Amino acid sequence: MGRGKIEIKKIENPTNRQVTFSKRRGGLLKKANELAVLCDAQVGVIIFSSSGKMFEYCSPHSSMRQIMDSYQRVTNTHFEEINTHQQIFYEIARIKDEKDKLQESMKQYVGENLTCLTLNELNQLEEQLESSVNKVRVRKHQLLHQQLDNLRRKEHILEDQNSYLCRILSEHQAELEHTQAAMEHKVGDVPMLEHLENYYSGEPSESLLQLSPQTHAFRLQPTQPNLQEDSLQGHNLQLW
Amino acid sequence: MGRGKIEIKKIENPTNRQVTFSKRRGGLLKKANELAVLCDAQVGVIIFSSSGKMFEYCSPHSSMRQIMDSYQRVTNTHFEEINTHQQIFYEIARIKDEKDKLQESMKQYVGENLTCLTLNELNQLEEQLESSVNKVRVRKHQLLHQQLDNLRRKEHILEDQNSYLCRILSEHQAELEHTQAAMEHKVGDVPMLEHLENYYSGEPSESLLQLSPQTHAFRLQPTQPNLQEDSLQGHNLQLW
DNA sequence: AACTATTTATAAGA
DNA sequence: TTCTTATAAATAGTT
Repeated sequence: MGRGKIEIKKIENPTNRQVTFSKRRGGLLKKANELAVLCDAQVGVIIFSSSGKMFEYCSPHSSMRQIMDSYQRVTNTHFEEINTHQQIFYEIARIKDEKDKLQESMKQYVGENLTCLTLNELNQLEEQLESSVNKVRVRKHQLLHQQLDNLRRKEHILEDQNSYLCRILSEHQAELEHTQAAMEHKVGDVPMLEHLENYYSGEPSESLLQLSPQTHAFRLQPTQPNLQEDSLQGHNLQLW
Repeated sequence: MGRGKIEIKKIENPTNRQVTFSKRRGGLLKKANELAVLCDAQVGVIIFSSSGKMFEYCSPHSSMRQIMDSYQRVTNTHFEEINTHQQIFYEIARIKDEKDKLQESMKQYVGENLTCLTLNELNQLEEQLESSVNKVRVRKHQLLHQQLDNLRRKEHILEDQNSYLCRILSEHQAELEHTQAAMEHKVGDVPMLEHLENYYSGEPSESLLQLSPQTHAFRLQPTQPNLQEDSLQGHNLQLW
């Protein structure tokens, strides 16, 4: 149909190809419509040009969506998806059920919903709760003992430091008195406090550095990370 | 194109329509293929006849699935599905998370995983567990008292019945002695046990029926369905 | 985009 | 359904 017959194979001339695409596309869509109308059929046509532009036809009283769904139903392509959906919903139901059971027994662990339990079950529950309380108490005692130990160590360190400072102090005092006696009123009195301040601001001695309370406070219990009560602020202990 | 021109509207003659459908369907698919080959386009055609039979064409090197997916991508029809999927997965994650949290606190309620709790949290937990134990004990006592009450009532009923039987028995005995005295050795002795057996196998009196222990056992506590310890056998109390 | 010679599709009939 | 054939419709190449 044209000035000459053409072979059905890709038109190499791009301009020519584009023109032919335009003409034949219109023809195809027109014929699709004629088929749909004349024969009361559902027809869906989707065309992507080589440049990616999309064209479509869909018979009256249908939608492309509907036609595609019908297609998938016929070709079973859809079944996989339906199966996947069913699996997902089953999975949701399963987890929800597990959660509900947990919530149920959780309620019993806080002493609610006990009327549906038998005497045996109540005894079991009581036993379990007592064992839990005991474990909690053991842990509490552990923690308290650790804190006690820490305080004792700190106390010890502070005492050491204290006695060290007292020794230094008395040495200075002695030195001062000695100097005062030797100088015999030549210089004004030097208060002992200044000596102490100089001692702190100057280069500290090796022994004092090791004993300083700041240094030790963070090294006492490297294996016990949870001595501070609010160390888990972000953990949000949700009980039910 | 044909022996005469036709109007594009539904062909009313079914045979005619079927023939035209067959011819034009072939034509449409042929033209779809020509377009795809000549112009290097992706073409998908789906046809459902009015009787529901399906026909399709898909350009070479493509698949109908792929063309439909491209179509959905272009028309955004797919986005809804993707959204729904995302919502579902989010929902699963949410429930799973909730379940995990429940499991976590459940562990703490049975005395595990306590090391991550602070002293304050341990105290709270201890308090909660003690309150739970108390509630369980209250419920236990309730149950025990109910069972005690039941037993007392049964005891009472049995005592009543017992005394009734004794009275009947002594009446029979008296009657027997009276008869024996009147008959003066005319008949052989009749053991009193036979009288009792007759009493049970015969039509029972109205008053005895009401007092029978079997009748009452199921009526004593209509508002307490769980007096039997194994009444919840199928309930499967899952604790964690 | 319009024209037109020619091919192709197909309506009606067999 | 398929074949035939007259004719309508589509379109390749041209302007």
